Amino acid sequence: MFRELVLKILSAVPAGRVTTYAALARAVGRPGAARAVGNALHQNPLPIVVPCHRVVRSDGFIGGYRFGTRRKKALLVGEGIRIESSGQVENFSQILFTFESKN
DNA sequence: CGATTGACCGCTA
DNA sequence: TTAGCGGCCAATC
Repeated sequence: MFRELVLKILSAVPAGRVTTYAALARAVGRPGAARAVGNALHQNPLPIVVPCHRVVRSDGFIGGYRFGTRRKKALLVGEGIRIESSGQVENFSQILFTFESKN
């Protein structure tokens, strides 16, 4: 259920914005399950259908991607998100989408 | 069933 | 402040 839950919450992230693995982990109730989240997205049963490419690292870097970081970068750019040459997301703190850990 | 990996994170030096 | 290391959670071998 972990994977589906992660994907479900991930679907709440609007285009043009990005979230972090840690943020998703906290959203699912597993603050330290950032790796597990990344792993869940790695399996990604629904490519493209789920905005898995909008998930970046807490450092602001695009992180990795199952189909290649370059592809992920292209998708982000396609949504209006700029990526630094180093792989860092521009205005990361501004476009960062948080789930606000309600409750 | 047990151990290791993995699209990671946060702390310590 | 930057670099290095262990720790965690879940899934896979």
